Amino acid sequence: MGLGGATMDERVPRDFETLRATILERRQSLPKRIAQIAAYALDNPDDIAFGTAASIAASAGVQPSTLIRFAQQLGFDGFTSLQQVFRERLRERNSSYDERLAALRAKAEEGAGHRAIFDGFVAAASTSLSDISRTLNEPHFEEAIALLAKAETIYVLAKRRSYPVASYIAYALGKLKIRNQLIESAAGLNAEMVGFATPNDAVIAISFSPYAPATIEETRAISEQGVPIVAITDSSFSPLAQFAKVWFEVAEADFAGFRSLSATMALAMALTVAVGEKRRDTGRKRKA
Amino acid sequence: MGLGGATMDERVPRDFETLRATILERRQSLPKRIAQIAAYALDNPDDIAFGTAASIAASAGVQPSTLIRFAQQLGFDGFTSLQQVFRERLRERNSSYDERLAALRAKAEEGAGHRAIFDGFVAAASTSLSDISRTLNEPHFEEAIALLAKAETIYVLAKRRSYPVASYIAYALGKLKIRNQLIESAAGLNAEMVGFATPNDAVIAISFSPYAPATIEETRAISEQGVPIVAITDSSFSPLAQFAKVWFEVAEADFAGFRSLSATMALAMALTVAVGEKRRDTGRKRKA
DNA sequence: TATGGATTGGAATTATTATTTCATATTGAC
DNA sequence: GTCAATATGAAATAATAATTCCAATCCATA
Repeated sequence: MGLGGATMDERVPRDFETLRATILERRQSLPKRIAQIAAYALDNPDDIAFGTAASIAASAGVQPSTLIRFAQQLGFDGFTSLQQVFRERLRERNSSYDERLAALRAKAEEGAGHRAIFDGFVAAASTSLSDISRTLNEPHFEEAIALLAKAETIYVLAKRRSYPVASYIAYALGKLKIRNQLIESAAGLNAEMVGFATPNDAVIAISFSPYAPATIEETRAISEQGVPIVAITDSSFSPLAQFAKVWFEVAEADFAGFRSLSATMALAMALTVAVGEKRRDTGRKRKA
Repeated sequence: MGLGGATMDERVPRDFETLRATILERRQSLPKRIAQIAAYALDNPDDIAFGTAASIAASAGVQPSTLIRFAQQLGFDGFTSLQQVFRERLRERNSSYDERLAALRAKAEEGAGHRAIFDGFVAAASTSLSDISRTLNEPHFEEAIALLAKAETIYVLAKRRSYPVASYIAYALGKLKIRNQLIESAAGLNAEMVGFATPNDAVIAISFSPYAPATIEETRAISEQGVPIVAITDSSFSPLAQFAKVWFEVAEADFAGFRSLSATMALAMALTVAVGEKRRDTGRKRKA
């Protein structure tokens, strides 16, 4: 009968690599038109992922029905399920880290030892880093540097989970001899501190969902004084974004309820050092 | 008329970045459900690329018709053409990812400006992470967890560049409802704070070369009171090591004179969460 | 609180797309 | 060269999905 290789015991390839291997293996024994579309599929996997049966068939120079027969020969029950494999491939390209992380999370939850927890945090950090290095908006980055480099005083504003980043920024700015003011919580003098800022200064504000109300409030207040703000936050919908002159969206993976700070840290340090460098350059030029 | 912004002169965004910018720009003025799907779209672009109108609408918690209205507000004539933009993005991303990465590397190596600084920090963080996940001493890790889990109060001790880590530990411990005391500098009350610690408590001390004298001094003092110490430091010759019951050697790469904290952070968070978990387990057993 | 306009939910409709079917062509064995 | 088995093309059909429409609801404004 015409179903070709779709016998019972045969495993249907569910990931792209297996599928690819299967196709290459059988290539010799495939009928002409089927082979034609097999070649096309391996050469243009993206087209298979997104096209319709008709459009793909046309591009490959065969009939839609042939495309379906091809899928069936491989053990799928139709074009649609074959297409899934090609789509999955595109997704995974971007999310292999995410999957690993998900696996680790599951492992940690079922109580698989403490090492799993550690691995989870390492994976969350790695994911966040590779993500930010892919998505960093360079024009924004340059703009932020320029903005901060000409500030008289840089105010650093963050609470709670973002606070460690702020404290490191403040430390680094101090080391680089850049005047700065860390606005922490506690003391209750924040309103006064914020009041001193002028449009000649600048702010780095950091906040992630759920956004600490104090951070938002202070950012709003300071932006109303005309002080330019660079925000580091986690979503385009963050309340910080609307107050900021420049803002960065940093997608930190979290693990066990705690956010990795690696990406934010890397960005914060890069900003800080770049500002230091830009100031040195400018200083040199002025003297010359 | 119901077409919303779909007036003649308006440009339909054809690439993802423009689309994204458009959405962000209008987000204030969008009706609730439309805004809901707008947020979903930016957060889950892959789902938009692959899903059907019905499946996406369900995931985002709206009706399919809302999804279409969303597309129309943006100037598309329907969901299908909106989806094209999301698909295009995936194609491009995948095809050019390797090239882009190679370009970035080249650029970073020839010292091209500020992006290179950023890449440097990311690289330092990644290196540190892969390093620590290779070299973590598991028996020490377990021992440290056991030691901290039975402490009444956990004191967290770090200054200067290590302080951000300490503050995150304190934050996390607080979240996990584990009694802790962060020993910062400034106030000058450290000696008194340290004086309260007993052998039933425990200390996490963090310090890297050049070791802050205050950290060393306080660690010494507290160890003389018989309080067990877990140290995170950078070398076997660290002065912290001699006072500690358990210590970890973390080799953080540095860049431009600033140490990456990623590996230390990951270790610190893993310790914290593992301690929290161990306590929950122990508590449960006691009750049973 | 009443009123008009905008927004939303849900079903009905239309369109698109996958799949099936069947007639025809091709291939290989005898 | 004939026959049977397999492969292919093209159109019909079935399934699925997008879109539209209308009633219900929400919201701002008078």
